[in-house]
Amino acid sequence: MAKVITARSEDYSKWYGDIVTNANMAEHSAVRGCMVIKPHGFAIWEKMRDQLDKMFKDTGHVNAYFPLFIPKSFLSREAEHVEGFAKECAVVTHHRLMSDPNGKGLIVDPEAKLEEELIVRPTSETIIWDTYKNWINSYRDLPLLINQWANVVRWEMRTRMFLRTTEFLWQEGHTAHATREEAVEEAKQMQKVYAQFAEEWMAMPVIQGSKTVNERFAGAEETWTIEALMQDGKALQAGTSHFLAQNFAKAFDVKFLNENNKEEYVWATSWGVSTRLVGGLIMTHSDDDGLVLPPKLAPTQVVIVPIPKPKVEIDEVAEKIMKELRAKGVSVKYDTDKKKRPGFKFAEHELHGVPVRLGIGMRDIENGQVEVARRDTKEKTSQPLEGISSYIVDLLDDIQNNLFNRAVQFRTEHTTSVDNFDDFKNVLEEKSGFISAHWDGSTETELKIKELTKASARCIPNDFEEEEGKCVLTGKPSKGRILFAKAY
RNA sequence: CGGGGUGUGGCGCAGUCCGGUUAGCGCACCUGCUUUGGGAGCAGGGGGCCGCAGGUUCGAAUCCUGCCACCCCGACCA
Repeated sequence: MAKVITARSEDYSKWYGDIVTNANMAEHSAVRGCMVIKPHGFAIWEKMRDQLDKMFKDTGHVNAYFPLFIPKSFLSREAEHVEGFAKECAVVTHHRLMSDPNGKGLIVDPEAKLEEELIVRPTSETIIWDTYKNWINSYRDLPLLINQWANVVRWEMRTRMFLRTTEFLWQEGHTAHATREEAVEEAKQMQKVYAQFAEEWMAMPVIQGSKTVNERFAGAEETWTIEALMQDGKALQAGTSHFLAQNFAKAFDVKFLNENNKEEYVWATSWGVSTRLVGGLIMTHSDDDGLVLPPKLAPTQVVIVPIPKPKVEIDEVAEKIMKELRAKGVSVKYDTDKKKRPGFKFAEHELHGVPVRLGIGMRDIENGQVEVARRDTKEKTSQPLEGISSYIVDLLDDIQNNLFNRAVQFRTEHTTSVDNFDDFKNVLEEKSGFISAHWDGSTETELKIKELTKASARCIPNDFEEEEGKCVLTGKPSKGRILFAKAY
């Protein structure tokens, strides 16, 4: 069999689709815009979810679950929020089907029309704040730190597996606080949690920053974001954390009595990451041979391939290695399939992104060695059997670090400061990536830049430095550089 | 919703223009033998309402009409 993956240089978009399908991550379903997440893809999402869940709990949050359906009227309570989501909602209008009196099949029973339509949640602020109203009476009830793992539906025009699907899996944190300062701190904290997860677990470097007014979440006073750079030079918004001020508290009348027995509106945050992260993971590390996974998120970290096939002597060595590795917390599989030849298995495990592959044949056993192949660099070496498990533990660490450093280097090479609009356009055209440029701060200019170049304002970096300059488009005074890029 | 395209075994396609045996091919799948240190070879085998519904015709994957679905490019978005 030849290559099954389209080369990135040939067609990046096709490459991405090939990775997703051929690495058994997901496939298109019978439902428009919705994917089936297959076991391998789901296993990666599970690893992400477990780690994030732990990090949320370590920062004091608890999980709960709110309904899939939201009464239509709830959505209109917060003006900007409805504006942002109304155009992409799935709506439930009836609750019953009947057989078609004129023929075969089923029709919607017109008698079963709902008095109030239900929206399939595109996000849960409204239903949650309507609930919080009953949960919060006193400052003693605050802060309320709740997270939900859920599916949501946004009826997008165009979809791409993991990056933008009609239904997607995510978590949404919704917290309530007594003061503005505390809520702002919470939102910033969660941005840091996301950044830490992205960098330490996904080995995906991110820029932490805040969104421009135009790019802000519908209903937020401030949106913090983590922005990653994909291999094709496009940015991916990988996670957002919003300071919602008292907007939802006012819309849903959520007040509390403070220590002085005075009524106040509650301050809110919400924050989320989704299965989109899986797409980001793919586009950060993978190559033309298939998926490349950071060891910390790889469902199987080490695979052992018997050469040419299982045999008592090889089995014994493999069992011993597996036992040692498992004792060290490494997930390992022994590929005992007798029908596939070694070469096929090598290619297959590379396609699936297994970080380390061990090859063991009689030749190796005689020499007291195993063949160690790392997925990130595709290097192969022979290592002594003695002490192999410690070697692998170190190697997994090394791979994790190497992937991160490689991605950082790519991002550094693809981040360009420009001082005029021609350079701005040229850089976008020729090498793409992040562009650091002065901007006059107006939404009008931001939109104009987007219209002219398709690059959007990604964020105002948290480490924004004051620097006198001129807006790259209008020449008006600017107080510092922000990041632009074409984005997913 | 605008522009373009495609619907043929699980997947990828040929055949359609110009109607005519039993609808082919590659991959995958099943069986057997030989292989096995980078995607094995040979032999045999299973699997199709040709997107759906009408129509034209002695005869339709092929021509006509209508519908549906999906993909790509735009506007929207995590």
